[in-house]
Amino acid sequence: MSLTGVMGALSDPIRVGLVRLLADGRERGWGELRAPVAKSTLSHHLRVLRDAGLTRTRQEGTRCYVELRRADLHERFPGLLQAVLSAAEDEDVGSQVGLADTPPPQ
Amino acid sequence: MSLTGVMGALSDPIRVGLVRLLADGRERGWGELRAPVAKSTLSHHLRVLRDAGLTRTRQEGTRCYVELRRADLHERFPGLLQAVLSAAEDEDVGSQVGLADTPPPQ
DNA sequence: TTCGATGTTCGTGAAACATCGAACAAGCTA
DNA sequence: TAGCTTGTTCGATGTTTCACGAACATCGAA
Repeated sequence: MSLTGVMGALSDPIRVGLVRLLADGRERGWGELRAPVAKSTLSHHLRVLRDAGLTRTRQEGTRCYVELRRADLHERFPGLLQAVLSAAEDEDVGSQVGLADTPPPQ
Repeated sequence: MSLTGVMGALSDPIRVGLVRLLADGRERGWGELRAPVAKSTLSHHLRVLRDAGLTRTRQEGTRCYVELRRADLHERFPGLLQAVLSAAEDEDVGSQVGLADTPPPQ
């Protein structure tokens, strides 16, 4: 989890949107995520986030679950997440990313 | 000065080094800056920082002076600069960038 | 005006990135 | 076993980024 890696990961609106979505700390199923890109592209973005250390991915059977590593993030870069989240909200960055109508499939 | 722009600008070690150097708020002449790249490349990085809104450049005769836009940065992204600076120090990011032996030519 | 110093811009090339569709692998389920 | 769902991986493609040297522009000094 390096500084430049994290910065690079956050330099794309889709990834910022994913971070915003996960910012509440809840784990999300892959199927819930909605972004205006092909699924292979979404897979790519999630991999970038994971490689940068921003998220953690858990596989369960054929499904994947993503979670923001808030604690680690806060320990390594105190204040960063908050700064990013408020700026993203102000500028409306990443709002193209959302959740499926069907809430958590339980 | 957009979130993703700033993040992208900070995703390169040389640029982080420049920001660290300018973090004390003092204006620096280009001639003082030392980085392990060609001058055209340094010019490029300084342009990226300027375009992202992180710095301000002033031209005086044949010389250029750079300055970090700390106030604007703090207003737009409170806490971000601090987070970046401490992380950069911890990881020793951008330490390749330094000042010339000759201090401010004046 | 000629020279030297200082940056910018240009042309180029290598690498990285974003994106897509198609092919693939792995589990469930019928 | 066959089929469906889910997500990853694999080219392919076009764009952006980083880097360099060379050429250019500008200014002050000789």
